Amino acid sequence: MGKVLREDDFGSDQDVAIEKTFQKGPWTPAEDQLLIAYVDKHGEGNWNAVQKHSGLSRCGKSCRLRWVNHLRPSLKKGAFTDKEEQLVIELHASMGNKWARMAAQLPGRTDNEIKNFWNTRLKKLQRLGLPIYPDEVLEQAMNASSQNGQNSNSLDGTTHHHSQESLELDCLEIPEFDFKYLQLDNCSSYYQSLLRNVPMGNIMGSPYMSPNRKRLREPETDFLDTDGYATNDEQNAQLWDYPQFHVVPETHLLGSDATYSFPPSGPEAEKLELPSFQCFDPPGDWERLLHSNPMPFVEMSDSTLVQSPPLADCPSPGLLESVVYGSSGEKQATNTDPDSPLLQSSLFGHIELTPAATANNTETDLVRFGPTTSSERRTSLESGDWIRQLLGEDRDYHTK
DNA sequence: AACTCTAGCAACCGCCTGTGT
DNA sequence: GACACAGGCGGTTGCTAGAGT
Repeated sequence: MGKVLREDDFGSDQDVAIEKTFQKGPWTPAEDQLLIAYVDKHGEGNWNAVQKHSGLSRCGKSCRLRWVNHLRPSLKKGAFTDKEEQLVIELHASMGNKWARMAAQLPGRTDNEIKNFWNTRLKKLQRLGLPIYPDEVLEQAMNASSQNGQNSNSLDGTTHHHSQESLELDCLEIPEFDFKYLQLDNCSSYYQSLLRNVPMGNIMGSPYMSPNRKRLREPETDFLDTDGYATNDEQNAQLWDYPQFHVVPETHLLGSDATYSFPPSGPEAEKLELPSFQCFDPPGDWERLLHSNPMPFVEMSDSTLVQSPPLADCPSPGLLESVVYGSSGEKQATNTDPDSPLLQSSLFGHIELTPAATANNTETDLVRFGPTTSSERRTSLESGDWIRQLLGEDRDYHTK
């Protein structure tokens, strides 16, 4: 049973001075029944009234969360299917950590479920030294970039040019790359099955392989050699003919608590959240930055643009380096100039950058990503069966 | 068998937005 | 416009089961 706390312990902005106590912690079957009975009778909503009329000693927020995440009849339980996994990857690539929006496209799945799934997956990938997004997703994003650079077709069929305003709105909409044509079966599924089925010891390379153990604990600091480059993991990935991906790595925001390191090291090791891609946001200076120093982006053989943080002064080079150095050999993305704008830009804030954002982010069409208001965020997607348009109406999310 | 560690999951927290007054 | 309130969202934390030592 959870502890009891006062209503004003629930983080409400309001100064609720009610001495009423609420239950906290895991829900009991009896509580679930009370909540189900209440919702059956009164419907969803007005969650604070639940506590008042149902006899539950739970705050409204807790009731809502319990209903939405666990008690709704339409909920789908069990592991994510391959299609669901693919869709989550695609959606995350296009919208970042917008779990609720993703949940809207995954019938029966909750935002919390998707969030947990993604974070778990993220940790796995980070540990394995594998990039977060399949190559195809990024490639599609780049292709979309070349198309969107000329005009921008919104989902309602209208075409508009990139005024600043429209750009800001565009960034809220789903980019027009067509996941329907992604060959994810050859990539993501492989990738996913790898994550699911391959014993950790095998993936981690011979130093950690053991025929007698299903799983070996992997030293999280052994991903990089002394130069900070990927070692066994990446090499083994190549030996195993894993599909190679290119990603924008974590940024190293010096002096920022938004730093992500890969592999995790030091105090940041406990902070593994990696909400899509991150990049620096030198205020108002993106264009100048890119024209003056194109080094942050590295042209790969398949024309995929990847961003490289400066290696100098980076305590732990990112995943990109693991991939770039491991897969392209001599194509080394080095920018060791401590005066590099990118490095200096680390003093500024950052923006979230998904492949979709990258796709829209040409040298001439640089936008600040992220909606300015929540209404923009929400309305930009509410209308849409866009994902069904993109993915095809015949997708069956309920089959396993 | 006891202990340690980790993944997965459920729940909470704080902030934000929309709505009604 | 200011305020109160309800609800939603994303980040974070804590618990538990299972695997490894």
